[in-house]
Amino acid sequence: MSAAAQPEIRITLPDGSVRTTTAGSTGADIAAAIGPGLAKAALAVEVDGRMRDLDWPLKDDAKLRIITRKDEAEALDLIRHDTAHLMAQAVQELYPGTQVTIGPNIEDGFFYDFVRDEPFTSDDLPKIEARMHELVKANLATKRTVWPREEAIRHFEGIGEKYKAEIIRDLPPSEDISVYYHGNWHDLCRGPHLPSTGAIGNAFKLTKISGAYWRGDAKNAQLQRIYGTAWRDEKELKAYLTRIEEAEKRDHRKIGKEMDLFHLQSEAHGSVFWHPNGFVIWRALEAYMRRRLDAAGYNEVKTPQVMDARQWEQSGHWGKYRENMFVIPDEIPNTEDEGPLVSNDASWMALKPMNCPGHILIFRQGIKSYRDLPIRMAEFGCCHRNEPHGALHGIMRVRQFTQDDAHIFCREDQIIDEVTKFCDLLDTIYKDLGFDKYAIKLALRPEKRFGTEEMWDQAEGELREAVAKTGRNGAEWGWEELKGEGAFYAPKLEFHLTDAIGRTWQVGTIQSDRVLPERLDATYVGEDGNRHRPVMLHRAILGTYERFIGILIEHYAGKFPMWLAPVQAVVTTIVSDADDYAKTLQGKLRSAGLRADIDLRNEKINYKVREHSLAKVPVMLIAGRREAEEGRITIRRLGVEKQETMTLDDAIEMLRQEALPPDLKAAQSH
RNA sequence: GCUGCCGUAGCUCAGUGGUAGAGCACUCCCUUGGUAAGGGAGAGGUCGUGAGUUCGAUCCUCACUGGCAGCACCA
Repeated sequence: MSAAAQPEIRITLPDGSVRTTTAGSTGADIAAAIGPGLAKAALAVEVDGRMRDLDWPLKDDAKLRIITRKDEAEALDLIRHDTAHLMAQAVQELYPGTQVTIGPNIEDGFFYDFVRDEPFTSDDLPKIEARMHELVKANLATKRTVWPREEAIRHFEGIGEKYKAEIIRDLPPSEDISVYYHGNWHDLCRGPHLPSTGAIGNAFKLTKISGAYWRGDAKNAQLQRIYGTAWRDEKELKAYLTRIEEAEKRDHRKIGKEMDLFHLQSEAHGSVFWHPNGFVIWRALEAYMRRRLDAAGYNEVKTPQVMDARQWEQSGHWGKYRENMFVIPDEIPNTEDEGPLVSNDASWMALKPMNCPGHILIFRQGIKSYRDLPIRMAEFGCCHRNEPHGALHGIMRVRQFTQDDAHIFCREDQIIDEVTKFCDLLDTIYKDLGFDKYAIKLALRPEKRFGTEEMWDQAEGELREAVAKTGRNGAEWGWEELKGEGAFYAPKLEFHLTDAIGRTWQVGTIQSDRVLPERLDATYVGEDGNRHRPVMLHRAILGTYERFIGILIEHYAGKFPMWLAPVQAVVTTIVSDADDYAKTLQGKLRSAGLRADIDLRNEKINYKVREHSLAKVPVMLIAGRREAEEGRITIRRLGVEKQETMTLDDAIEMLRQEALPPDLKAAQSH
């Protein structure tokens, strides 16, 4: 068919200008018509809002946007996806017989999952990278082909790519089966792709190797995943690698050791040994939370650590959660001679994995009236969960932890109000603790669950509605609904914070539960004189002290605000003549409620300043001969070279004010 | 739990088939110095645990255990 036979079409560019061309023209043609610079820079096109290859034939009138490296989001998407393919090509060329599966983009990069008998090791990464650079240099052109479905399946099965064949089978019938070529190598892919391997550039790096289950299901085969990062140019790549390096310095495990906050050891693996410095943070945070909860109408309780299995059977934990519980035989002989450790007819107890059943048992004591509701029952409850060993991570994921837990027993008509109140309380607490940004998710009914579909519909709807009321269900809040991720008794609102290297952690949560009140028979007397079921809102703001403090450490990189700092001030001498003066000052600071250390070591001031700076002490109070004579003190703040000299009383009062927790500071200013 | 890597002094890390080394920290001595490392000396480790190969294992093999990354699971 000659070009002349093609009808004319009108292409509208982003600036509103219209170009007339013949049907069958490509984005590349349009770019070339605009100018040679653009033709060279063009990576792909957006046709009526959909990303397409540069050589995608335009058949009808369309809105067209030419994508170049300047379009950051699109360019990075294209580059990363192409780099993933490039890696797959390199891997298949270097390790024949390796099957490819899927290779999507992720934040800052991409991965590709492979199937190969022999595992990849970190030694393979430089080899693969080198091959990738060669392929970039070869500048292989990209070619898109569309295959009939059955032929594609036969083809991929024929070459041993059974995962690709499976992917094709699962594609909706409306979808084209497109196969992309880079030279002789080809891969099933929806596209679009850059016009050639040369367009990818060399700003990429393979970062790590790991196992990953096919389709994310542990029942399936485990594949080998290779992760990489890719950027528009070397400068961006370098900036990214530096960013990661800096972030790793904030790791709470590293800082925890450096600042002597806590340690972990195998004899108690998954449980934290809090050192004095670390436990100071805990206590300050706990005291703060206790004041906030008191003010918000909560009542604190304490419930048993160990309860009989009968109780866990009734709550449902025995059936749905037992693999995560530490179960204890009721009777254990002292020695082997007296019988086996666990006898066949042993009766069982378990350490609590959650506080909820205990709270219901308190609720059930006595008769509750509708007038008593809502009852907000709080507990800093220490729970144990036997987590999969591979899941443990510093103090962020442990087997013994303390939640800032509470259960709100309320009537149906109080749910929305209580949930929105909770969201507001959580928001102010996060802000006090330095977090203006957090993500909110709604975790929907899981496979393993109690209760009727209607119950779940209602519970999910309530949480959805309450968040909508607070206006925090937008993209800027990372709002999404997660299928199948709720607890066995209730859907969850999840509140997530991000750690130093970008991993997100769930901290806060609120769950709307009708299952446990039913199973454990909680009732109140309504206005009508009949018994009714209360709804139970399980909720936590910090989540657990362990995880939250871990996040705080990373968030502040160990440089805590005064009220949380393990050591708030250190009095340091320049000459030993000032020792007595320094001791007096330390005493006064301590009397004023400040956590003040003293450093009288026979070292130069430079050395001491360096040490306390590295120890991240927010304030150094420096006493030399001059200060001792004048009754003054020189203050040097962490990371600030400029110093300030003032009287002792002024200094103590100033620091006392600075060290107030945020809620008390706010109360004082009113 | 799964895949891969790792486990040497309090910390950070070298190293070797013939029973170990650095820097920092620690102890002592000299130094009293005005804002990110003053000098010297000393002490400190059955090389994660157990078994195997070997004349001989911290090093090689296997198992166990813990750590790291990711997956799966989750606050």
